Amino acid sequence: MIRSKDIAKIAGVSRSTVSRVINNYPNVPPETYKKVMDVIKKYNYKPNLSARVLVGKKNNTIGIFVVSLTPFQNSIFKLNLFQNNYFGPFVDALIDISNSSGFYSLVNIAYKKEDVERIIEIFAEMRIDGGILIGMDRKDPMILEIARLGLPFVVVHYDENYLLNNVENASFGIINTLDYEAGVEATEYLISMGHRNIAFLNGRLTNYSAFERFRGYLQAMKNHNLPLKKEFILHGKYLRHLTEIEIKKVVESKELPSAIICCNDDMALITMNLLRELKIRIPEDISIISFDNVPLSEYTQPGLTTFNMPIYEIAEKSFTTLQKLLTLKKSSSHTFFYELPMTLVERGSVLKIKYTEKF
Amino acid sequence: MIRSKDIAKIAGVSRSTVSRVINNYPNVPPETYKKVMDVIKKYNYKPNLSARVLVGKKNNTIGIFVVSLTPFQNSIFKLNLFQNNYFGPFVDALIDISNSSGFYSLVNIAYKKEDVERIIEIFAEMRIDGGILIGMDRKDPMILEIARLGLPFVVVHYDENYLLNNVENASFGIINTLDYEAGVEATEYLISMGHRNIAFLNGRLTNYSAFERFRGYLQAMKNHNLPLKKEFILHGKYLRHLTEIEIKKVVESKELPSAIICCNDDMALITMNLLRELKIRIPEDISIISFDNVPLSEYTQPGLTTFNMPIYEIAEKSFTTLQKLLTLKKSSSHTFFYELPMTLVERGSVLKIKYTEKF
DNA sequence: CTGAAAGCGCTTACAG
DNA sequence: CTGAAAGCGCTTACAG
Repeated sequence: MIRSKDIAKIAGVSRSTVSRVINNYPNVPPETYKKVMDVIKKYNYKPNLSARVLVGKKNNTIGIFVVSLTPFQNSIFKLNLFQNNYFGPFVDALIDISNSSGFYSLVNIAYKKEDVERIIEIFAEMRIDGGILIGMDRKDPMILEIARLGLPFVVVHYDENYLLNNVENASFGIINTLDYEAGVEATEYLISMGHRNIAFLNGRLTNYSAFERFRGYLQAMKNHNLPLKKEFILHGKYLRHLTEIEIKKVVESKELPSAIICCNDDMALITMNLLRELKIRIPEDISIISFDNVPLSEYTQPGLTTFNMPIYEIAEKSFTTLQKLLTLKKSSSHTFFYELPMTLVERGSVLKIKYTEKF
Repeated sequence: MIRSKDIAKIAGVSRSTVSRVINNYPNVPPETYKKVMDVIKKYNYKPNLSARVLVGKKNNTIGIFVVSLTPFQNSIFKLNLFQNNYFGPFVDALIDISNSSGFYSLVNIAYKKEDVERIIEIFAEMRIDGGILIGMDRKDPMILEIARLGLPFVVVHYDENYLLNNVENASFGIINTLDYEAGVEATEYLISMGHRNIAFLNGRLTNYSAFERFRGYLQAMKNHNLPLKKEFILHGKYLRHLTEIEIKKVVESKELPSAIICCNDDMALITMNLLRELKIRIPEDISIISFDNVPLSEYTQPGLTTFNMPIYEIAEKSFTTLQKLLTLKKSSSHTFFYELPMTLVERGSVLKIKYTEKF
């Protein structure tokens, strides 16, 4: 393989000059530039990346990291990312966006605790200029370790205060969606449709969205002076079997809620299937509202009313934020924080009912 | 950031010894190993990747390259990979597989001719140890350029003879599916169902699968002494508008085929929609058979009878082949060639009919 | 405008 | 078993 030394010899200049041409430095007269460039073209010479990075040049590579430690079990699929409604499209979008901006993308998925160590290694080994992380707990301490490594990063769905308070001298961005607001809005939407007995099926509360959505529900119930019934707070934890257990429990109890807020579409879909089996009609007997707007939610009977998760926009914002971080000088630290709205997609799973109680 | 020099000093050994520990060389006594390793652990030292690669160590990174030059236009989607039924899952599967085998994955998508140059650069810059390529024409000369660079690679859906004849001193693998055989089988299946007037809607014939499937059709028609009617050879080129034009043309002509073989599901889906609009019933008036088995094909009315494209298996075979290439000594060149079967998925789009002509 | 020299952080014969 | 030295392929002050 041809090296800069060879190019220099053939072009009759020094390696320094070859380097100046490669890096497009201004202090090269046109004739010299052309002379060298012709040789480079002719021999199809590409500077060795490792050598360049070693002397401090940019890698032009961003890391895309997905942490998917508690997969939603689904025996049909061999893989998580492969058929995941959220991580899959997110990664694909990010690859598309970064490639079209001239960046290379190193993608890594962590399915087990040990895999997380590899993500940290990628930062430490300087394989990348910076990284985008998605899927960890809202206060996952892994981020703190990464922050210590000094490379800029963007984290999606993470507790901003925790990060701001625990990290200093780091450049990073946080991209969240307005899950709390969506939680409030979901609850108030049901109330406006006449519902008062509203159950909430929780996801894993260590997860940012799950935590915020539930917080929104609690606040909205409080604001409207609606009592919080312990039996109506369900714990599905994003798991199929727990979802089924919890739903069965509430169905068999003396009082049926008129509506259930499911913390995500996956659990909502399972809930709908189970209710159908139990001969409980949706939305006549129970209304369902949920979050994420996965593709399937459009095709259920009835269609699932849900809040849209703007996956593509999150990917876009993550990338532009990282790019901004990359261009800012390394000497000082910068933080950016964005929140993206989630909008209601009304389909058929919520029924307008008459008040059955006085207030 | 801490370097091997620092570790050496703290541990009271030379850099050579630190290097021996890092690389797990046998000639290090346990006490020395422990002494050094303790320091490494304590300071969380990670050797700089670029420096290691520069002296000839492996990158531990494979490239995953998708060439998607003629996207199937679909204005709903902002992206290609993002919602592509074939490349998206393929890339996701490959990331999953390579990550779980301890490899990093650099993913790059080429949408334009210029992007292809970047893929070649990635090889030339030695960002990767080897690469897997998918989506180019069956004789895309780009592969020849890559082969010249000397890194091992695996190419999916490519003309094996062209590659074998034009490349020497290179290590590579070719993974194909048995598209020719599927083309034959599709035709013979229709024949066994009583069809004689069989049209074929072509994709882009520069594409491996498109070429092979059509070749299979031609051969099967010949084997069964069925006449090839020019009006029944349609040219959709994987494009929506051409597909619609061609289908309209055949529908408006004097003679209707009793069955159409569509070169892929995307075109089959468009065909089915169009025929429905034209009040032509499937399968009563026209039977449809196709290739790929995209997720949607299960949900159409009637379900689409199609040959399954084993995406996950292709990804798996591609990776294991590349891995094999990587472990073989670089001095000699090796080639591997695999063909994966496509199996018929019978759904409702093909009708069994009575012979309407004598033979 | 240009070249010689030093240096980036590793590994690897080589010598002992 | 271990260290000193050379070298991987670049870039970057420095000097002219």
